[in-house]
Amino acid sequence: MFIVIAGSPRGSVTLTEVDAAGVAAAPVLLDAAGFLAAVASREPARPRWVWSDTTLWYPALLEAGQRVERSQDLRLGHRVLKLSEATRGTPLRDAPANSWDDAASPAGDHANTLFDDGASAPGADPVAEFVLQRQTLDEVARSDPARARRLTLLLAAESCGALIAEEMRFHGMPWRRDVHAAKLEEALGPRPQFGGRPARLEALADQIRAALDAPALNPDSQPDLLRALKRAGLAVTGTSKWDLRELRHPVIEPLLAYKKGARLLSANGWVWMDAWVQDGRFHPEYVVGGVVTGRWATRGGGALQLPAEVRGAVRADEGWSLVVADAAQLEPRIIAAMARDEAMAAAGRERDLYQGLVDAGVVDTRAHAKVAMLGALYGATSGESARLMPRLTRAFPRAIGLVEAAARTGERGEQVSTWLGRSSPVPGDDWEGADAVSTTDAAPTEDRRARQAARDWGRFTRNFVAQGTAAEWAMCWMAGLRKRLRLLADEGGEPHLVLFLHDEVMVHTPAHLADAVGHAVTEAANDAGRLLFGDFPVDFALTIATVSSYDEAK
DNA sequence: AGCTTGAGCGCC
DNA sequence: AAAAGGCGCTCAAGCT
Repeated sequence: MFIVIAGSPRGSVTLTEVDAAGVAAAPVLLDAAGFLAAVASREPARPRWVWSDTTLWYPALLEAGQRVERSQDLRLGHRVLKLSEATRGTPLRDAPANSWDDAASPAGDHANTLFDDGASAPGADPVAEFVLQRQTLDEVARSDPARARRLTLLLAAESCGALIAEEMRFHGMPWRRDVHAAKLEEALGPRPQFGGRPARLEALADQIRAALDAPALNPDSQPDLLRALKRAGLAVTGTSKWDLRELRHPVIEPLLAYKKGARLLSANGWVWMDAWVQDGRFHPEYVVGGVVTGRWATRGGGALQLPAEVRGAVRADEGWSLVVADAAQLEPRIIAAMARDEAMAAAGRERDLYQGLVDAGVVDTRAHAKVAMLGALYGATSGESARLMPRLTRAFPRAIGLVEAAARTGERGEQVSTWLGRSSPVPGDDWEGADAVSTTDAAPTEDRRARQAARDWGRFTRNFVAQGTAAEWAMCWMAGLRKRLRLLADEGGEPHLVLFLHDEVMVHTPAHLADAVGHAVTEAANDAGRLLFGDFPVDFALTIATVSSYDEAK
């Protein structure tokens, strides 16, 4: 059963029950309090709550202490269906551009203004959009039922991801300000009272100025720094630590130390801590499906880029533990399953797929296995990685064939799709790849540029199918885990997800439940594999650590 | 004054 | 050791 929610979460709300056939009952009009009461009373029947945008509706429920188990996010669904190859010729695809298209655009910034007054925005009626999405899926099912099932799964998984993202933001990740502050003081010196450069950084800046004989140098200014380095006789073209590391000069050591400290200060310094950590919790803003491939992004806080340096500040509460689980070599396992490549799946039967490649005699060392596999996934064109490719192709023709085919498709300027049906964008109007290459009268330089553009786009589509399908697996994994964690709750508390990092999850749990959580994480991974790939015998191996501090994992 | 761009570096 | 796919975020510089 579906209940479509329209209106505004803190104003007036209409609930419209829609049955599986898409027939809507009479809408019920409620005020904000009535809305909360209605959700509370209907939730035990496990309806699927349908709303325009989870980020708009769910926070109000969470603040009222109300979780929901299942939902349908129309904004996320619209974006998938609008761009999917599978929906060509369907009514949703052919509909004139409307506010759902705007809201579904990658920026997503306009979502709030668009939906604040919900149904009153032209063409934004969620009941109509929900029915249209159902019709679209039905139409896909008529020609390809399996394709429609996968798209339906994708919409459900992403909707659940959106619930999880809001729940993680609401609860936050346990974060010890004192540990973080101690780390900052150790690395940078005491917090400057009125902003400005901390003492240890300033001392390093002085060393740099002395070594370069440039008393007024601001090491934060890339052009100034580059000029000063050249004046000191160093042959450099940039100021990255990559370039600098090769050089021998008294300035290099303090300069590298300065860059490291400046990075820590600006990305995760005191200002960051004040902005993002409250009451011992870091509240990240995830953007579900924020990346074209379907991976998540963040908006502020940088939860997906927490540097190793500060992970020690993530500490379980007293009497609680952190269970950190990481899917090992996820993308190779994904392409093995997509291509139904028995040989690669067998190599992944080892806990370490790279070691499995060595044991199978494909390559001689684990390092070679890793670099070869990354080359296959990213489209290496040179170096060790490219040299090892033929061995992989011989050993795993199906899996490698799948990513090669995705690359060729992209080079022609065509779309590729993930396992569940998210399609890659079509190249922009200024893309000159395939067409320009095929014209014989193109100037040589244009021709070269066109070929380069085609190859670049091919590397993107090659990676898209693996990265995007891995993201789908990960959302199914998390959705299953979320459900299992609920069942583990007891009087000691309830374990809950606190971090998601592409192929890694963290659960904050009462310590006595840590083993059960580890079991749940494993079972959820197995479930996700079966949900996507049925009985194809591919293992999704996990590395699981129960720790009190994030920096103890791995 | 406010916006975009590029360099740089952190993550998977 | 480097390279290849996807990002976010910050700063300074360059632009309007």
